[in-house]
Amino acid sequence: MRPMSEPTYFILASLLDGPLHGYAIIKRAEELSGGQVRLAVGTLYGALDRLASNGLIAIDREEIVDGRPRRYFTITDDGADAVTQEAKRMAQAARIVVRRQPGTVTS
Amino acid sequence: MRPMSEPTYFILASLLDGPLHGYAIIKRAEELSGGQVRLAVGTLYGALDRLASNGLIAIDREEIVDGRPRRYFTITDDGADAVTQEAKRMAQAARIVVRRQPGTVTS
DNA sequence: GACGCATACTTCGTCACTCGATATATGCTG
DNA sequence: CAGCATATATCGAGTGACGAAGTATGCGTC
Repeated sequence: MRPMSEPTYFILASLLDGPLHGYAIIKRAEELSGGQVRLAVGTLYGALDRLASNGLIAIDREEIVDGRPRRYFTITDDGADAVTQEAKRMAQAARIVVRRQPGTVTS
Repeated sequence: MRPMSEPTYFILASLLDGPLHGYAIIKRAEELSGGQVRLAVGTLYGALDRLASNGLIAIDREEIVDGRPRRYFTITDDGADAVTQEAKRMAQAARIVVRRQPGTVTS
């Protein structure tokens, strides 16, 4: 499998703590990244369709709030595996450049 | 600045240890990534042009070997800053998913 | 009450980039 | 001499990101 784009990665990462609907994913991604990642709506809904047909996420449930649909998505096992693998790939790639003090405690 | 693609990242990373010509970058990227990253030629030469016009790399020198040109590229200060920043971004993003033991010593 | 903003989803067009394929050319090895 | 590694150039197709505009509701405010 080839590298995952940043939007895709953050969508999956956002869903690791439980199902969310589209707009909430945008907020969660922004929160997780410390305000760095702002998912564009066009990117989000397109990516959501793609990820659902790839089986990395699935529709959890659909609610009607104020007469408008709100669709919740869950990450699948495949999706969770994919983000985890991608996280490892990124950490590995980062290490190639930042190769001193691998144990620098930042958090 | 928005996220860098994997090919771009590895091209810049390959040049951190000194100037290389196109084909050598492909080899170096494959080596650095432990055989994971195989830069396609179409990707490479296109990216090289783009990076040069963005000022992230520059032409170091041109040699003629066996009657054929061999163009060496160097990373610029801007390029080195960009990869370093990108490495940090990736490490940070990876941490969101793999959030235990931030100081795991792997190397 | 009209206006703007946050919420929430859809769709469209454009642009950037990846990548496989094709072309060109040389030297080495089987 | 065929095939592969080396080395670069270019093109066309496909994918995906993203801004914009459209639709719709509820809330606060002037």
